[in-house]
Amino acid sequence: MAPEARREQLLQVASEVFAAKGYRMASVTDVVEGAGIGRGTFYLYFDSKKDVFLELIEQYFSDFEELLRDNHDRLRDSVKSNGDVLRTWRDNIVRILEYHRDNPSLTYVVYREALGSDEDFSERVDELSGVARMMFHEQFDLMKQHRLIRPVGLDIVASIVMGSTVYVIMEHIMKGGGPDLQRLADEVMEYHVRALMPPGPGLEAALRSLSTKGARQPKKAVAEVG
Amino acid sequence: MAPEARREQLLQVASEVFAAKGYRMASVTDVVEGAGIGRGTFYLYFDSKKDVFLELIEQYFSDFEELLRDNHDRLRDSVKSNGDVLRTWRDNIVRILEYHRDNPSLTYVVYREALGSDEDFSERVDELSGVARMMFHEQFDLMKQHRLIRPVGLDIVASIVMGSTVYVIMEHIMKGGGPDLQRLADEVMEYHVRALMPPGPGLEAALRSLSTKGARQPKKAVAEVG
Amino acid sequence: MAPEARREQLLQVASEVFAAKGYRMASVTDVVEGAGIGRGTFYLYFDSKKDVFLELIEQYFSDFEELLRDNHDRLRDSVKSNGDVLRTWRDNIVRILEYHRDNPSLTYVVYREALGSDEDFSERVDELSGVARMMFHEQFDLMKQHRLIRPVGLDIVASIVMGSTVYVIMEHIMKGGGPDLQRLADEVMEYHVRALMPPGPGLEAALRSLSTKGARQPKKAVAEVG
Amino acid sequence: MAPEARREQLLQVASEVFAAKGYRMASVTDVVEGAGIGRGTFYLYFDSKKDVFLELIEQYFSDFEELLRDNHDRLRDSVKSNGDVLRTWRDNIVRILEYHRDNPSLTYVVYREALGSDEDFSERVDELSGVARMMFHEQFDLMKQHRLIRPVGLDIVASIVMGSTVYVIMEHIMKGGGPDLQRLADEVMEYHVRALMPPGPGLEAALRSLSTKGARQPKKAVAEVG
DNA sequence: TATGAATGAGAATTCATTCAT
DNA sequence: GATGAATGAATTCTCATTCAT
Repeated sequence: MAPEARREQLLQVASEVFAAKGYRMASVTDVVEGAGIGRGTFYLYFDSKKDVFLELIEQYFSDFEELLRDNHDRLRDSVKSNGDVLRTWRDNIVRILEYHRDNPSLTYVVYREALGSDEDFSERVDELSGVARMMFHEQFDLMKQHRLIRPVGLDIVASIVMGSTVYVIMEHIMKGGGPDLQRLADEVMEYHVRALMPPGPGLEAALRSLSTKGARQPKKAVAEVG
Repeated sequence: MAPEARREQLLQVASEVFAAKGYRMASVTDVVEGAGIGRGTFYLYFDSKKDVFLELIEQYFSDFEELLRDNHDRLRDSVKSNGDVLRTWRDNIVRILEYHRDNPSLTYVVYREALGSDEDFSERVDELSGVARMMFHEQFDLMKQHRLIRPVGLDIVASIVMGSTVYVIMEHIMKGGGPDLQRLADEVMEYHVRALMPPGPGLEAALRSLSTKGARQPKKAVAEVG
Repeated sequence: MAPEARREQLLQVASEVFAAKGYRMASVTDVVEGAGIGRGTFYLYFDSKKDVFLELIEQYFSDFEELLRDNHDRLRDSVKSNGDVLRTWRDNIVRILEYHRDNPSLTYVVYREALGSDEDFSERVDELSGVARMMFHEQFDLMKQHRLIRPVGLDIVASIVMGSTVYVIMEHIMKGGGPDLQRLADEVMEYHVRALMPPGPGLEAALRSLSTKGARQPKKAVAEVG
Repeated sequence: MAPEARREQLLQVASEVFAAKGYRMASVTDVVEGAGIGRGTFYLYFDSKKDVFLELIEQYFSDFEELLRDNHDRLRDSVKSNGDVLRTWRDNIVRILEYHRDNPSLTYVVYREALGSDEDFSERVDELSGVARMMFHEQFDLMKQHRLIRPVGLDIVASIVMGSTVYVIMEHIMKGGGPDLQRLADEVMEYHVRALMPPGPGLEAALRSLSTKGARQPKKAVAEVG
């Protein structure tokens, strides 16, 4: 088999094996048996077990980082050109959900395995997590400057958005089988829009536009709180 | 040393060791040296390394579950007696943040180490996470029934609230050293209140009452969105 | 509790524990828990776990050796006084079977546990086994000299008699629940008598006398062998 | 080294080590040092120390069972074809003695170490002992049906034959260095033949034929008993 | 006389990695 | 390029025995 193909095969097999058994429980033997090659062959393509795993994480994060950067650019352009920021925002959310729906093994491996398994992995996850955080930070900062969202503590909002996104992905995309991504995006979107947009006609219009995209309709405001 | 005290000491030392080196890298030797006892003594109190770890997870979740149940009772009472629900809600958030601030090693161990290290750990964490999720679910359901929050998909809201809480705790309590818990609570509170309460005089009053508690004051709503 | 009584109790408990779990699998903890005392107390009465076991073996062998010596004296007297040697012989067999029937735990412990467990134990078993062998040796030698049995290789006969006895005890007394000791003795006796006595009227009379004691009656001799 | 050869070597070394030091005292290190390999290599071929031991027991019994089955077939053919049953019988005894002479370590391990060392070992030995017992049972049953031996209780005879055989092997083959197997077989044979064959010309002929094969000659019957 | 918490030497086992073929 | 037998450092766990109380 051609070296490049062999390498790809091994990465593929490894991601499945790691997703199925966990990084720690999975052995190099599992990988080479899954690939139908000898034990030594593995080491012709990778320096170590850790190496494959890092490469898998890297692959996930480089793709994801590109996606986030793309999202960022779209939003910035939309804001700066006075475009339909809400629609862009929502599209970005959908794109994130889709990426994870389409890469279940990698997603599972990164969120379940990468943190506690090894210092190098956590470091890498933290590092790339920091990149994501910075991008959210910048996005919200831009929107804040343009008064599209109310003044908020960006650090905390970034944490809230990231945490909620990760949990929604793990719970409703990984576990939920084949969820309705649009509806999911609507719910998430509405949550953050209400939380972040200043009240007023702008928010109301935003919510109206969301509800016409197929989201469940909150008929009318109801009670007062003591 | 009295058995009960020794046991407590070992749990304490173990949580620190696991937090510092990770479950896999930490050896029983690390724990017993940290406790200043012989290797065999460890096994008088725990069946295995895995056993201590599971016990730490159980301890975290049993304490946390109690806290959540307590929070739940307070909120329910507040809702049913037409009390100051917002204040109770905020107090509950503060209580959750405080608990994690006061148990840093345990928190770190549960959220960074428990998932990827061992199948049994993940299983237990998932199981106990489910309990926590159910409690949030119930709380929001109650508030929804009393029209204190708008109609929302409880599953998704539970994911959003849990995820954001975990990330806020990990980022702003674990890493942030000694953060201003009140301010943190205010920010988080405002985020969820805006996201969940129906707009109207109730929400406005709520936000006013929050802002008098020391939170940064978002003076007035500003721009319109696209 | 009085020291002497405590010691007896511990020996008793130990023999049961060793018979139930085996010397290796049984722990000192099992013994002290069975006796309802503290761990340290055990060591006030015995130097070590091995020590109790050796003492138990010793007890078995000293009793058994006394029995064998007694058997030996009876047989010698019987032979020298021209008494009913056959009856004495048979009584001796019965006495051996009875002793083992009445000391099941000790028997079990000695034959199942003592050989492979420890060098010191095997040594002791071999030593005392040697004593038994010598006594059988002497007995058969005496009977041979008095022409009560045919000329045989005493070493081999001793092995045959000892081995068959041990296996009969393990299989038909230990496992067989409550066997008919008399019938067992008759069968064994007839086997050895036929094997050892010279053919002729003496043997025939011997067999007749055996068959009147309740043994199954081999009616008549039957076929010829090629 | 080829896997199959390595495996054989390890079984061989293990049987020697276990015979020399005993199962409990022998360590895996002893085995691998004896084989001149690394510690981990052992575990490429066996799951555990216990595993090798069980395999040794299995090997002994599977070889021995085959031998017994072969013996059984020869005897059955001899009986049914009116052949020289006595010669076959004696050959069978010789074969059993030879097998044990040629596998001293294995024999020692099975009979000295297997019973007390581990519950699983005892269980397996008992189970396989039962098979051997059954084969003896069948052989004597066949001879009984053909009136070649007198009517006897087959269970007890099986115990007697097995016990005496084991003790003869342990004492005269294991300990005796290089004994005269033929002479040993003659003695044992004569013992059982006298014990089992009905008196009469058949027995006398049998004994005559035995004595011409080199056995010591008991010239004539002598005294009377009691 | 009694206790039971503490000990620690010693054994089995794992698995990522190497290297001679 | 490919192999897979061999490695051995590192780790967990056991339990008879001790000794301060």
